[in-house]
Amino acid sequence: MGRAPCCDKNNVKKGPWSPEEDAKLKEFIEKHGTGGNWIALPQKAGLRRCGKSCRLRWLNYLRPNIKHGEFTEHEDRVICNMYANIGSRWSIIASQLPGRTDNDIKNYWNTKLKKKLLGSSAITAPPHRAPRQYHRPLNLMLQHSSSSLCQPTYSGFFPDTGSLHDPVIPALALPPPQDFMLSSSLVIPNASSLLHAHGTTQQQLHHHVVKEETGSMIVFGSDQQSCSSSDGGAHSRPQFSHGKELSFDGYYGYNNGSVEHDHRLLQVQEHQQTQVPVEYNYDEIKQLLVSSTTGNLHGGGGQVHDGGMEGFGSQGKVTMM
DNA sequence: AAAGGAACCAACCGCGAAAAC
DNA sequence: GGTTTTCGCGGTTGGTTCCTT
Repeated sequence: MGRAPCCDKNNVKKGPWSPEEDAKLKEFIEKHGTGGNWIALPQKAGLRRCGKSCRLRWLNYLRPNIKHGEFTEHEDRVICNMYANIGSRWSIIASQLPGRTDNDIKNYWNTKLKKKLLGSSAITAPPHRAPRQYHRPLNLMLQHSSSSLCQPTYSGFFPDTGSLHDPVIPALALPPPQDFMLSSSLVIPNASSLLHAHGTTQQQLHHHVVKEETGSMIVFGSDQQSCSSSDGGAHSRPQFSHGKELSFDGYYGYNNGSVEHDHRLLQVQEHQQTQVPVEYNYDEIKQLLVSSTTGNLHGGGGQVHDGGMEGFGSQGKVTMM
């Protein structure tokens, strides 16, 4: 049984939008908002268009502060770096470039940037196309710069046993602790992600990255009383030592209710507090992309490439102050 | 000047996830 | 708890413009 169509396909207009339609849609949304229902919107606005089409038109062209025209060198770099990090997650990449839309960036990548980067050598796939829930590469560094020892606790704690049933937490219920200011040069794709790290003073430190607001925001749930757990268990509270950074390069993923994590890749290091952004130079990105055409892909759906992005010398960073 | 191909980009489509019922 | 509806995403298509011969 197929899925019901979102609109009467015989009764909706397709193809390019006319200025009149644009004006109608813009005026309606500016006056009434979307009402949280794109499907009903075209009828209310007096448009013979599919709701999806209206949504796309609004998001890509009509909403305020859309930037058109040439991409800057800086934008090129951001796109390239993020593509190298997360693959073709255009909406996430777009969230890092104010005014740009995912469609815009996708088109730009496919028609120009890819060629600019690779010259004549075409590529066929991103370096590690990140399926929505499997084995996204994480290269994170956690930095703690509080002057005192603090004991952050986290909502959502998963035991090592892999008995996780649902690692996805839809929204963050608790604000980040005052001690912690989180900034990030790394995007954790999708609304929630699971993060594992080892503490410097505790052997096992587990975090939940539970909320992504703008694509770059990573927020840890925290309360000062207990560690709540998706499996209902209580867990010890991790500690950070002043001035130390925890970093790891690793892969995680979840599949059919069980956590998959390649512990071979998990490395805990102590670092000086220097910012190390996720950044590749063009040559490195190019090398990465070219290698993706020669059978050196990080496979989606379970394959973990030993070493991950190793060799590119970069790490993401979550700063906690 | 015309034809054909390449490049560009707006829009569509189908799918998965989340929300609503 | 199961089903339906809606949203949002990424891949793809098709029309238009630009470039080359």
